[in-house]
Amino acid sequence: MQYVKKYFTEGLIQFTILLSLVGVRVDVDTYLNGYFSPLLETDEGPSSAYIQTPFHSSRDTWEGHSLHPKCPDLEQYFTARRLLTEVRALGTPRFPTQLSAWLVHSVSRDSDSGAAGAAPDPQSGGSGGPDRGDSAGPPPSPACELAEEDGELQRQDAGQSPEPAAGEEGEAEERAAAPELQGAPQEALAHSSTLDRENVLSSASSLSTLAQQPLLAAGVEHPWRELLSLSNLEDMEIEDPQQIPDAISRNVSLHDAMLSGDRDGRASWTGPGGSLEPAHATHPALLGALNLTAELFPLVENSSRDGAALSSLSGFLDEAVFEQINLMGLGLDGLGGLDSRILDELDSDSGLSLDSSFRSPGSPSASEASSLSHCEDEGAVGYSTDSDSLSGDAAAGASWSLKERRPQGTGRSPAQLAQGVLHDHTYSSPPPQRGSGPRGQQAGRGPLGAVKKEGGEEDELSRDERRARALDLPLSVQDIVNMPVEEFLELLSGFQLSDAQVALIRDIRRRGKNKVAAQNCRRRKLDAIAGLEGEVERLRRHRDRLLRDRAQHSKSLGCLKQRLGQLYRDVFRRLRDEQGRPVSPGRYALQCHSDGSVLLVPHRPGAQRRRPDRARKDKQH
DNA sequence: AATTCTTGTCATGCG
DNA sequence: GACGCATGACAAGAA
Repeated sequence: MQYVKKYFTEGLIQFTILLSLVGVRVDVDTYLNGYFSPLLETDEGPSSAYIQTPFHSSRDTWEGHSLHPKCPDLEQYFTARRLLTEVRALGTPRFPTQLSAWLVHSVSRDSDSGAAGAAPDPQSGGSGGPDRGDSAGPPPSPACELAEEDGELQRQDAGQSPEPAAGEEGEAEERAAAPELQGAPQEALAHSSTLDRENVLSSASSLSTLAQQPLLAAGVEHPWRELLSLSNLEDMEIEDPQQIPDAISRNVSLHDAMLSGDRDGRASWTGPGGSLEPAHATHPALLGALNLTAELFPLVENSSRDGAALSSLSGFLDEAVFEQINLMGLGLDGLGGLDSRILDELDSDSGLSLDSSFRSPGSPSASEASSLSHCEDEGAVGYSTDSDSLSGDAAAGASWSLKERRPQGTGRSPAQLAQGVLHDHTYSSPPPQRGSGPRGQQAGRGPLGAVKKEGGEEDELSRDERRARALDLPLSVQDIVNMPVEEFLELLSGFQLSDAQVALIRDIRRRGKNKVAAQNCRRRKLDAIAGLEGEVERLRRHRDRLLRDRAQHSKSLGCLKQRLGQLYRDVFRRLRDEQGRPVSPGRYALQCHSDGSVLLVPHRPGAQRRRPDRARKDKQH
C-alpha cells in the first residue's frame, strides 16, 4: 500500500515539477513540505527527489520562499534556484543530467544524515555530480544569473548540453553510491519507503482501493513513467492536444484536493443515465483509474484556473514569456538606465555639462564650461564662429571704443574683454582658423550670418558685426554677447547710446546667446540619439535571447502535452462501466473538483465548465 | 538642379 | 518683467 501511495504521490510531484518547469504555477507547497522521502523508484532515475526543490516558489520571485537567511536549508534552496535556472535555460528539461544528479545528492544527504538543513557535503551522495562544485559553492548572485543563462544558451545553441557526459557519469556514480535508490525492485522500495503517517493519511483512502489492484497499478506505471521520462522529449510530437482539455475541470488545487478530498476513498463519478456508479466497491479498477486522474488533473487544473483549457498552455507560455519581457527587459534594465541618463542630460544646466569630448581643442575644460552660467565674468562664452572674423578690425574697434568711451568702474580692461573673445565653449564648432576660408561643413551660415568670400575682411563680418560698425557701437559683438548681464547693463547705462544702438546691442546679445544655445541643443540631441541607438541594440539582443527561450520552452511544452494526452488515453483505456465495457474518451470526460471528487461526465462542448452540483444531478439521473 | 547637411535665427515656453 | 536657456521650426549656404 505504501508503495502504491508513494508511487502516485511521487508521480504527482514530478508532474508538478514539470508544470513548474514550463511556466505553470502549481501550489503544492503545503502538501510537499517535508512529507515525502525523495527515494528513487523508477528506472528513469532519481525523479522522486525533485520534490526537494521549491521550484514554483523560485520561479516567480527569488525572495518568495520562506527560508530564513540563516536557515541551513538556504544553501539547498539556492542550489535549487540555480539548477532551476539552468534547466530553464536549457529549454528542455534534462533531468538525467544535472538536475537528477543533484536530486539524488539531496536524497542521499537527507536519508543518510537525516539532519534536515545540514550543509551540503560535496563528498556525500556520490562523487561525480556534474554540479557538485557549483552546488557546494556560494549561491549565485542575481547579477550572475543572466550571464549564467547566456552561457547556457550559448552552449545549447552550439548543440551541446552542459556537461552531458559528466551528467551521465555523475548519474551512474550516484547510482553506484546509492544503490537503494535506483533500479530496485518495487517491493524493496515499498519496504524502504520512509513515508510518514501524515503522508499516508493525506491522500490515503483514494489509494487504498488502488493498492488492492496491483495489476492496475502496474499498468498505470507505464504512463507515469512515460510521462515523466523526459530524456527523449525532443523526439516527441503532439498527437492530439484537443483531447486533453475535455478532461480538465476547474478551480482545484492540489492542496485542496488532497486535504479536503474524500477521506473514505470514494471517488464520486457520474455517467449518463446513472449507468456509472461510484465504483470504489464494485469497480475497483475504475476507481483506481479515477483516483489516479483525481490526483493528476487537479494539478493541471490548478494551472489553468482561469478557465483556459490545457490546450491553451501554449498561450499561457506566450503570456508568461511576454510578461517577463515587459517586466524585465524593457522595464527595468532597459529603459530605466536610459531614462535616468536622458533625464540627466535634460536636467543638465544649459547643456554645458556634456561630455568634454565634444569640446573643441581650444576650448576650456569641461568643468570650466559647466560653470559657464556662473562664471561668465571669467571670459567669453561661445560665439566662436564670428569671433574670429571680428578679432581683427572689429576687436580693434571695440578696443578703441572702450578706450575712448568706456565708463569707469566696469572692472574690465579691453585686454580682458579681448581675452574673453577667444574662449570657445561650444561643443560642435572647432576652434576658429583664421584666414583658412570656409571651415568644412560649417562654412554655411544662417540667413543673417556673414558670407565668407574671397576678399576683404569686411566681407567676413557677420551681419551684426557690420551693423555694429555701422552704428558705431562702443562694444564688440563678443563683448556684447559674453559679458555678464550686470556688467552689460552697466555698460549700456554708462554709454550715451541711441535707441537703435541699444536695440541692436540687445539683439546681438540675444542672437549670440541663442546661437550657443542652439549648438548645445543640437549636440545634446545627437548624444541622445546615439544613446538610444545603443539602447535599441541592447534591447534587440535581449529580445532575441527571449525569443530563443520561448522557442525552447514551447518545444518542451509540446512534449509535455503529448505525454499528458497519452496518459489521458491510458486512463480511459482502463476505465470500465458497470457492465465492464470500456469508457470512450470521446464520449466522456473526467472532472476533478476541490472536494476530491472525480466525475465522469458526458463529453460535449462546455461540459468541462459545468458546475459540480449540475454534474451530480446528472449522476443522480 | 536637386538633395543633404550645417548653421544661424526666430518664436516660444519655462524657470 | 527682464533675462537666460532649451528647443522646434525655418531659411540660407555649402557640399
